[in-house]
Amino acid sequence: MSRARPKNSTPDKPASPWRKASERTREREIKRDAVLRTAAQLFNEKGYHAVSLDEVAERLNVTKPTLYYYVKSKDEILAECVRSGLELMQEAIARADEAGGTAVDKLVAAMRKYTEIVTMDFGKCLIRVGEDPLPPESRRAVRRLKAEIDLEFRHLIELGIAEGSLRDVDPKLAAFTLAGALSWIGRWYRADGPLTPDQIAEQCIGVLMGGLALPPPARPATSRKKARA
Amino acid sequence: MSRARPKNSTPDKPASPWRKASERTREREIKRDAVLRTAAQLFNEKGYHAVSLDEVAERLNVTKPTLYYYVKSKDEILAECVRSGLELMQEAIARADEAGGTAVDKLVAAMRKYTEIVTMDFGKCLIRVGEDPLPPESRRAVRRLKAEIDLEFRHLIELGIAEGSLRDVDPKLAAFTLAGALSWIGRWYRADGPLTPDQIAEQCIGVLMGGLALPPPARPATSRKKARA
DNA sequence: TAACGAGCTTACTGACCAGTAACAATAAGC
DNA sequence: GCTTATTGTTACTGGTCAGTAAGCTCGTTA
Repeated sequence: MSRARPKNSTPDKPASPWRKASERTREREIKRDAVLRTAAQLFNEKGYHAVSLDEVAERLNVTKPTLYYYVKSKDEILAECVRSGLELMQEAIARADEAGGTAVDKLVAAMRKYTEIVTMDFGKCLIRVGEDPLPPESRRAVRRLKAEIDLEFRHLIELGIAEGSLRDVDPKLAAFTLAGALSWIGRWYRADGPLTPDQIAEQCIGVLMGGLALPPPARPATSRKKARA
Repeated sequence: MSRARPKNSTPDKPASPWRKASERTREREIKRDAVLRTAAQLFNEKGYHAVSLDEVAERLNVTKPTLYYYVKSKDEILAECVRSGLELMQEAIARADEAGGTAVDKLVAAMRKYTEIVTMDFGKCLIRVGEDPLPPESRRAVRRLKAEIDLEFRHLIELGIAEGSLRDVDPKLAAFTLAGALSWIGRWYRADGPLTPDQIAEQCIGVLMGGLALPPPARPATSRKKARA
């Protein structure tokens, strides 16, 4: 849109108007991002419908119409927040996948990333607010992306079972259980709490991978640093 | 209030006015319950703030002011729904506790009940809507009751560890993980889905108790060393 | 200097909605 | 039959809030 490159700019000037223009659009992006992030924080605190755009604007020290200079509607704000959360999630899981190692390695890495993201603004928004208030079209898109993430987990679990490093559980329900336990963190986690996301992830992953029960004839479960198969 | 017992009713009449009165208050309770349950269903579908009392009324084939004959306010409706959910939960857990058996038995029984309840109207409402939209006073009460339930789980886990039937995990985080995985069911469960709550519970409990990972490469002859210090 | 546009403001509109007032219909009780 | 309580109705109020209109204030460009 504002991509017009002034062809008649004087070439000897070091600080060309083009540079300025790029700086301006950069500024704009930063501000737009601040709008989205602030909104996400408020949505997480009080829920989407309970937050008025006046509140969002107030927290940014501007007035409501200013927000409309950066976004199209309240719906769009939520859709963008959720999309950002999903994007973070997908990229993180893809990276965990690329990192290599056994299926279990990948699964654990993905779980760690998942935990980290659900404690962040957009990730939390994805979990807490959900897709319910979105207009049908965005909602469908979000659901599709969520399903993809679920499938990724499911796939890793299937792989682990095939590898012989995971128990023979139902991959679908196992993926739900896993995603549930980790998503739930986003509901109670507070940045000012006693535990860091890393510490929480470690404990939760320990429970999910090792289980609560002691294997029948008491053998040390060696839940800590255990050698991979 | 309407407790006035007519002392002068004719004793020979089988259907006394007293009976009538009790039937009426019974009818009233049924209707009030229908208001709460219908509201809970709608809250679960669309979220508290997105539901208007006109919608609730419409689904009950009455008009909005009629609802006010049975409840005081929209806030009260939510508070009662959540309270009902919590009550179900507390009673279920108490019963699982009384049933006896080992700590693991009790824990598994409580988890089964928990799963069942989060798939029901009020339980789902407790999970999905949460306490956020409640006025401060009710919110505090709800939080307290939730904390009690959490403590009950934590206590059972501690007991299991002491008994030697559970691994030596952090009871607090383990209880959160457990409650998270099970609560999450209330977010995706649909009554028209392929799985019954029982089946879901079975799978989830299997994962949570047994873990995903296979206990270190199952060797036939294994030393019976005691667990780590 | 004039013209322009980016970024923001104040002041408003229109819709929705929780909650109320006032009244109608039916049945219960004297 | 007359009164009263129960259960509902239609019609309205007041407040909140998403979104818009119109204009103000600069820095940039000509």
